[in-house]
Amino acid sequence: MHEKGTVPAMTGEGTGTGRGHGEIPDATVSRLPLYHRALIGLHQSGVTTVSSEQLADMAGVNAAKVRKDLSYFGSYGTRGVGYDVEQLLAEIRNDLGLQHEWNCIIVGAGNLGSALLSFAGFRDRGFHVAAAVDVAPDRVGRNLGGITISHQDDLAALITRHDIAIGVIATPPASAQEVADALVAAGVRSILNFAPTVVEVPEGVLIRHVDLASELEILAFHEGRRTHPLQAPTG
Amino acid sequence: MHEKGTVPAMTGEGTGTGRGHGEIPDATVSRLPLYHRALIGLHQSGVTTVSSEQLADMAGVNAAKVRKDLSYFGSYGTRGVGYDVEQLLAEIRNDLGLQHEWNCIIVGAGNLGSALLSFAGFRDRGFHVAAAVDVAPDRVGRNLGGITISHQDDLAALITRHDIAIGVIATPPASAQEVADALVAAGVRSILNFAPTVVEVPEGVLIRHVDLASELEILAFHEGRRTHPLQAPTG
DNA sequence: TGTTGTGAAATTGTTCACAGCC
DNA sequence: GGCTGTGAACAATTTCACAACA
Repeated sequence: MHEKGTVPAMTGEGTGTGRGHGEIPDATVSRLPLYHRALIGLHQSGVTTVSSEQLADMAGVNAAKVRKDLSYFGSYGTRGVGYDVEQLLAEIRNDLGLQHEWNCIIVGAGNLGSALLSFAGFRDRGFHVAAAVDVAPDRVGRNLGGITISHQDDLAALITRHDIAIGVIATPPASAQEVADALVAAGVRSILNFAPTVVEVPEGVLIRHVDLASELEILAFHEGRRTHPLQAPTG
Repeated sequence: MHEKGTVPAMTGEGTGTGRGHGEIPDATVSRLPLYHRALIGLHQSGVTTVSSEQLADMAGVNAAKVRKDLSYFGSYGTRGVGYDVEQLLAEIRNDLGLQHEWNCIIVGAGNLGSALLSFAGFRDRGFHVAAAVDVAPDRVGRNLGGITISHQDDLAALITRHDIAIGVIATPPASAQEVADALVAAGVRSILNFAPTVVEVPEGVLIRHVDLASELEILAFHEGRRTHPLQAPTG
């Protein structure tokens, strides 16, 4: 990282909310998990070196994006060779804050919540589902994926006891806001919401939404445009 | 080689100068489901008129974005008043290609596949899970959410019989590519992939990925960066 | 030779601000 | 007075293209 006299990755402190010192673009952050996933696979296969192009293929992006993204972290590639898989994996794991496991709680043990409880993909990628709660008496006490479902009244106690940092909302939409409020009140500041509704959280709390039906609707939009190219006259 | 861009993309792209006309930006398409969801709620509550600002609040975006997004489809608002909920709902439903239900097939009836089978949110938003398949003998024949699980060998026959347009992959990552190949061979051109791996599809087939662990990793990234409570102000 | 790292250009997306209309 | 619709300004993101260099 010693090219010409210009400052790398921290150029242009623009007006107001400009990209500041050490800020990573959101678009880059959203791709880090793809690189992480690809590198885990390469490492397990015993591959020791990877080029930006190979990594791009495995992540479903293009090589320029890979190089640009990695450059925000200072990157550790070797010109003419590529990246050392083990080193880059360690670097990305570190960038993603995955030096240690994160404990999660799943709120709502219906269909989706139950599936998430047993989902192997979380553990493989550095997350530990430490607890699950529900309000339905017939669900409380059941054991799913090695976790016994507690009553939602115990939410705060469980969060404290298990040092939980991430809350996952898998309730019906009508309860999502109150669940989020309870999570925040108990100290959780990162929430993943699967309920198809907007949830408000205070400043400093990060919430992400996954709406499964929305994904299908986006597919439907494109599907609907195949056979009927245009209905309304344009221009 | 086709990653992002505006909507058509599967037929001739044409003139590369300037911003296209009559093409809907991807960012706009991805927000239509949010407006759709909000309008369904308003309609059910008996609300007849909504302003761009109210709609924006319900969708979790801002008013300028709502107006800009809707303007790509024409002018359906009344200045000084707002939008007619019923009319706008019909318009957006139409834009999303939801004039009729879309039949879907779920491939893989493990934890996630089972949850998707019973997921009420799909039917509420215009999708009908018409079939489900798996390869495990102990899963085939079981009934979940009113659907009897068939063997994966019957994939093509089921797709034809039920006029299925959308395939949902809920298998382990190792099988995702072959499942996608089978779906495409059977005529499916829209795929939603929950397996945490990149899946290649031919030109003209649209695939979207939902990686649950990636969502957690993005939360972890930000969680890991909380050094001091002073956050950069937004806006 | 082959591949990274990165300024600069091109493209895409967001916000502003106000004319036009109810 | 209030709200939409939209061109234009602004911002973010992607892609290009090539020097640097192991």
